[in-house]
Amino acid sequence: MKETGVKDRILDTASRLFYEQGYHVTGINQIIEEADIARASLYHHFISKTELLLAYLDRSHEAWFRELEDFMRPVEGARERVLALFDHRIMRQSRPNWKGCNFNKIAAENSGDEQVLERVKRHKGRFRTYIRTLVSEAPHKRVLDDEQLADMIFLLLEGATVAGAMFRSYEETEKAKKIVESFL
Amino acid sequence: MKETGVKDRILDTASRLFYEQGYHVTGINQIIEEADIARASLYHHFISKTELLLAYLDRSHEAWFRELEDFMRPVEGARERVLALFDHRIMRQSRPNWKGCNFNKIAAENSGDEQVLERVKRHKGRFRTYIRTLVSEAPHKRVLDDEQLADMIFLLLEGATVAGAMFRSYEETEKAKKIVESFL
DNA sequence: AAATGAGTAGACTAGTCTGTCTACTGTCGC
DNA sequence: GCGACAGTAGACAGACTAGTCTACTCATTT
Repeated sequence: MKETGVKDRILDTASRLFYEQGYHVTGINQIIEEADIARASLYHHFISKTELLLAYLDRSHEAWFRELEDFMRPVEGARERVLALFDHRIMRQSRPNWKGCNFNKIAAENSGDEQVLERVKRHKGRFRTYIRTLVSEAPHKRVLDDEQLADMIFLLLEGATVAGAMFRSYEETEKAKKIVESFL
Repeated sequence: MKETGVKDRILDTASRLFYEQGYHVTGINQIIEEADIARASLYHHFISKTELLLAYLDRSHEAWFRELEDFMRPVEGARERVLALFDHRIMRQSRPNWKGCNFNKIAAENSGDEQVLERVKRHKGRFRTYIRTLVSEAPHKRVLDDEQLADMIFLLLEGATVAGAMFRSYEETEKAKKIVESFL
């Protein structure tokens, strides 16, 4: 009797290793050993390592937005909701095993695979849209228009995530939050 | 009679491949073949592949700031000099083979090597300092203080570079420039 | 003339990589 | 009972990995 299904165990292990170590340095051998499954079982569920990567990205995408929406649900007030975007990131970055954005990491390692790039773009695009709707509901000092403010928030968050991963801290995100606060 | 020295040819080729394809997917065999040198020559000049990576980072660091300073030299006026930071990036991103920031790409692929991380941090730290001095000379609407404005510019540039690499465009950097223009 | 060092070609070690395949076991539905 | 299916272990193929080493050439310096 297994606690979790084989397919889940493969995807869990691969996800962890792809994120912690990187895609290319993670070999099939390591995945099957740490997931404690047979080699043929992996290739039964996923036709190739690339397919496993795509499954990882798809699942991360869903999980990421589910977590964001869970975080945002109790937050009230348009201004507070915009600022909560930063708190959400700070919460993620506070986790001891946080190592940067899953999608940025894979995108940086990726050389040419359009299917991979497409998923990264979809993820970032959807988040950009999410910011845009929050901004349109929030009142702000109109030194920038809605579109520009949304761009600014998106770019600040993206920058703070990259810098945060490098310096292993979330203070960049806190700085970004204070900057945006000046305009709300 | 060789046009260029062997060591330069190794470093040129490795740099190109590390940047275009990524570090881990680039093998020693490909480097020696494309640089058209003997295997032993590579290990004569660089004791390991890691050492070659560090040499690539060091040379990129120097070249990057040399290029930035060349770009900034003719720019006059404190306000113009701040904005030129964005123009410099746009120029770089306009190049057909631009694929993102060398340092961010290597950092994303890196899993644990402190020497690599240290070089990336040094590069980003020095640029952050460079921005800070430009900002301190420039007059601006004091909705943010100097320190915050420098942070904002740094994070916007970082975000625009990552997003630009993903969407293969420099419009994010142009947007970032317009945003900053509103505060000068 | 001898020595040094930069360069060459390529064999070699010892291991890793992804992916395929065979042969087997246990469980479930019919 | 029997077939289908999810799972196991592990051999295997073929290619690639970083790095070492030998044996050689050529040019410059001492």
